[in-house]
Amino acid sequence: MTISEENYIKVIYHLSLVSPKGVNTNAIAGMLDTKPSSVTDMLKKLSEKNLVSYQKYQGVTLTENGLLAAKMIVRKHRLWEVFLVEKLNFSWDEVHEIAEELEHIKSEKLINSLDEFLGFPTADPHGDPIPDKKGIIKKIDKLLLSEAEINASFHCVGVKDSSTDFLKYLDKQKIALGSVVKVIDKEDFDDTLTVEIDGKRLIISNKIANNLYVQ
Amino acid sequence: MTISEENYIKVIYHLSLVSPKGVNTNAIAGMLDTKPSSVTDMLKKLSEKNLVSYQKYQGVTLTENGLLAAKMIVRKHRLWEVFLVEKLNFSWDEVHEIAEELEHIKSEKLINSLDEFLGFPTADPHGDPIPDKKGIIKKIDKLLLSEAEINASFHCVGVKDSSTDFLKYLDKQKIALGSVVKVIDKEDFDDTLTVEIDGKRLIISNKIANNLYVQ
DNA sequence: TATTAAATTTAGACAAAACTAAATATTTGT
DNA sequence: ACAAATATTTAGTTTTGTCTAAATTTAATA
Repeated sequence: MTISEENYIKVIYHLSLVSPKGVNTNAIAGMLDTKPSSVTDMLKKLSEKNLVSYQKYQGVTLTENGLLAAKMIVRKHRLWEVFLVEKLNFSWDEVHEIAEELEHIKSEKLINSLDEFLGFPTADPHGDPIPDKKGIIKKIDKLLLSEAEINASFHCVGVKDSSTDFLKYLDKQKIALGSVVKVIDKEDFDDTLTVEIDGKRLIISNKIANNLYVQ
Repeated sequence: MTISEENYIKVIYHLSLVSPKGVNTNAIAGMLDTKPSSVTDMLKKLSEKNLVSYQKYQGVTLTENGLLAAKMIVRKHRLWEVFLVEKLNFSWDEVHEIAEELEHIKSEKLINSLDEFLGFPTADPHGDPIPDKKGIIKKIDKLLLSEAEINASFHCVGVKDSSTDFLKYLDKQKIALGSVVKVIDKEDFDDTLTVEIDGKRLIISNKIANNLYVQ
């Protein structure tokens, strides 16, 4: 697979999680910052290679082959992110771009050795699960902070939005994976939450609460 | 720079060490497993970008920019090799191919962090020097075992040929970087050497001695 | 030095992956 | 159900890096 093909497969995988019935051409184009017509071309090629099943105008889904390939790319991406944060002291908002390149390095032995070197981590620095060498994903039992009940206590296990802006906000508020969060109060009018994070009172918007996973 | 451009620059760099007056089109084609006409095309492009100075039929040399770029690629290649051997327990004959891919990962912060993580190594697993972040190469004062005098004692510091076959031979004979070598005798007829390596007697051909650096 | 051999470049073509513009399907709203 | 809006595909180009075949330049040799 070329790097370009891998990127398509990966994007189709991520979009499939939201629309399992079939992924739109336009959605793919949006994610890859390319034009729909280019996507159509590539879908034909991926279909030839039995990585996706594609019928024109009907959207696209991954085949078994494509799904496994996608999971391996995600595995690589997330393991490299762990490496960058744990071993090279990168912060969690710096790792995505570099991992976008590293995820295309081919050697299977490399990625399995890296996995072992890192102690077989199950989640990346944003809390997203890491597929194992067979592609099996242990899914974490989590909920959005916005769905949490008042007075319940949790700890942060991941973010839904991993944009730099959001991650930097969390850093500023000293919210990290593992932080203990207790929901003190919820404002009915706009769903603003009053929370206690690692013992400190904080008021956070619904948008924030909607992008933070707790357990 | 594209990956292809980087590969050309790297190859021109390595060939320059042997022919500093100018590198042949055919030699480049040979190293990159491509055709001379393709090389000519690329040389024009690299010349446009001020990475090489090129006059047709006269061979090519790296400009200052090109030289620095080449050293940075070599730096990345060799640091990744150290990582693979030291941290992921690869053997020295397995690392080259993977490093060929890793050397194209772009982030400067990444490579400098990796350098630090590895303890600022000065040589890769084959004994080749690693340029520092400014491109400065501390050259090792070494000689070929074939040039060593009888009865002198050395230790192995590198290999000239780092092909899989040669490295596997060295493994089989338990010769590694750091091994202590004493030249016992040299056969005048064919320059075969009798040596003592880490205390063990061994007879080695001139071809072997010609590819092993000692100090 | 004249001729042959080798190295190099030019010219023209191709595949991959993208693009634009136009055509065609599908979906939506009335 | 039909027109309008949206989504998707087709057709035809472009760029990058490659190729082959032919032409040209440099080097070698007799």
